[in-house]
Amino acid sequence: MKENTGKSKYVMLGMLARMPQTGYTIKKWIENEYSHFWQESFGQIYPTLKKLVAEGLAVTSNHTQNGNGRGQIVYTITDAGRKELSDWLKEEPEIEKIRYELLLKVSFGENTEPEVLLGHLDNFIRRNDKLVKEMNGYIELCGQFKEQDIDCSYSQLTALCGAYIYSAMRDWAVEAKRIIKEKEDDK
Amino acid sequence: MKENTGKSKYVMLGMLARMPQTGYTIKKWIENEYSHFWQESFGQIYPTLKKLVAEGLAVTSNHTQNGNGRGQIVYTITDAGRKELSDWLKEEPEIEKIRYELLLKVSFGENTEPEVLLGHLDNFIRRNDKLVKEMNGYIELCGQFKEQDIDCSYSQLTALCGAYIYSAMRDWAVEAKRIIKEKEDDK
DNA sequence: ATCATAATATATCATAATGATATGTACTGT
DNA sequence: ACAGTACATATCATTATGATATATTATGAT
Repeated sequence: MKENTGKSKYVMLGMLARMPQTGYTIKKWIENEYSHFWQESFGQIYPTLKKLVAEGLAVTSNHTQNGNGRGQIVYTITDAGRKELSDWLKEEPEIEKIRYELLLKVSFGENTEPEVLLGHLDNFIRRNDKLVKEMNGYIELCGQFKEQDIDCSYSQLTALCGAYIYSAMRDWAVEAKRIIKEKEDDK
Repeated sequence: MKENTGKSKYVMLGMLARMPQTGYTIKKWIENEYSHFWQESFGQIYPTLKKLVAEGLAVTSNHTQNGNGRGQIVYTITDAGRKELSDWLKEEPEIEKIRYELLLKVSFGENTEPEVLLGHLDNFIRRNDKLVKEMNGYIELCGQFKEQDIDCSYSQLTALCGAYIYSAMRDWAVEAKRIIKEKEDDK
């Protein structure tokens, strides 16, 4: 089997479905609001955007030199693009594959001192704690918008998922520290 | 900056630190016990193993044709390899980057019917439920080994992390379903 | 006023990682 | 006898990342 552009194509379509924008703003948007479950690099974004145009899924309205930077290319989704996006949304999502370097290091723990792992876990707890707070802040913000009849329910749902994951990771790390310390005391 | 072979190198070293083995058994091991936080493909494993030998971090003891398949190459870690692994374990783990296709689809939810999302969430709940059970089974197994003085504490810790994550994901999905339905009823 | 640097914006490339496919032997069940 | 699976290595096209190059404008510091 072939015919698989990867998911980047659909991410671009999803972004353009919200509003016409440039590759740069798509990148910023993903960095700011998607980073806990998705990321895209410029090396994917720009070629994918060009492919979208070649396939008739988006069109460009070239706003050369409107003040910002060195001239921007604004992409707008077409009806065919919306159809393509909608079709993809119906497909069963692939099973996610994750790479947690911390877990890898924990699993190789016998090859280092427990203090090394405890240090990594401390940093991990701090980071996840901060992320939980960020997510909760974002969820609250969405709630406020909702009162003003601005709907961001789906963004709120993904933020809620972030809050769940980061909490779980923090709780696990706290428990992991306890178990490692207990094991040390036994010796 | 350059000089970054990626993490595969250290995964191979960590695997070989346990026992001398072939690329194939490394792959199987990662699939069976690491899949919830790491994965490697043959396209990475075999070339990386060769690099390890070139760098003096592993040696091969060529057991050509000992009965299994078409002849195997057994890799054994060297002292230099153990040093390299130990040094890497001390380094601060990189921030993980994750791609949850389901979350992406939820965040683009406005472009499809709520039923589509609810269906995806149902499958997601089922899958995560199964995984939680798998993890708990594995944790229990480790506990039994411990009574026989076989230490698999670190594997147990990573399985515990899996249990935490998968539970969190399941709980989130249940809550997400509730929120989406509630929103539908409001209309 | 000048100067550094941050932000906006596009583009490309080497490296890394995946997924698929090819090749081949040996064991297991029907 | 034959199909299917497990063992085992290898390669390649596609996909993704991270770094770097280029260029303009806005902003803050001296």
